[in-house]
Amino acid sequence: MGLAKTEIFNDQQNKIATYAKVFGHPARVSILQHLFELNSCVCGDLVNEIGLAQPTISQHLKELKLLGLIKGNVEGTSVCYCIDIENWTKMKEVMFQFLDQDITKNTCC
Amino acid sequence: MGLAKTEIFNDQQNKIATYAKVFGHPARVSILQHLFELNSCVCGDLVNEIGLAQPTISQHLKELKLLGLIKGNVEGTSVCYCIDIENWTKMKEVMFQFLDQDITKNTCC
DNA sequence: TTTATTGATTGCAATATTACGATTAATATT
DNA sequence: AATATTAATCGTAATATTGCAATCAATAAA
Repeated sequence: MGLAKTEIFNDQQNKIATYAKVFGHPARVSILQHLFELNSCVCGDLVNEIGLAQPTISQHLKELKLLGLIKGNVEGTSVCYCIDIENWTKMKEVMFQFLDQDITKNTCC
Repeated sequence: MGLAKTEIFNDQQNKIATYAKVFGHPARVSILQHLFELNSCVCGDLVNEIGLAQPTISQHLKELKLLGLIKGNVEGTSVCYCIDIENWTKMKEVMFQFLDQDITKNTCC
């Protein structure tokens, strides 16, 4: 019914899925790439560069912030968003462990 | 309106998002972990172990297969699913490049 | 203080996703 | 041939997601 039965999965599986889900939209991928490149960390600049409406970008930023992957610094009327290095590193460990499973065992088909 | 404006993003960004999206559900994470462990590669066994209805598991398997991350071998009335090693490796390269961006530049906030 | 500027929030329409009962298709078994 | 087993497909209900116009809140500039 549109919602995942998270209760039947373990914490690790749910965490992987939650991280992956936030990367599952090209706008959020694009935002994160911009933040890594430091081309534009201000919301308004991201709106101009990406080409989605301001409320839409703001919403995507909110989701990234909610997961802790980015943080926002208010500077006057604008807000500067940046990668949260510590949380990004934690996320990377979780995702790497999942993506980098031993593939050599796989001999059945 | 419920659909992503993929046309305003580049191929790499859309590819990352597409891969991530398929990992964005704990059932698919769980299925992949099972296939890596080779605990159960037959659809019916996955149904028993994961605890979702057969049509639901079948649907998730279909999505994984569509992306090429798994392949299915028919064995009598049952179907044995396995990781597609070649495609999994390709996916890993794309995702690693995205997740492993140089974080040291990040000094603005 | 009045008026920009910037970004968050609200509300809504369109579409996508998740889950499963019922059914169907294909192969095995009897 | 008739029946059982297995997995795919169809149809549908419930919920989530995406995108944006309109509005609001907060600060800056005049």
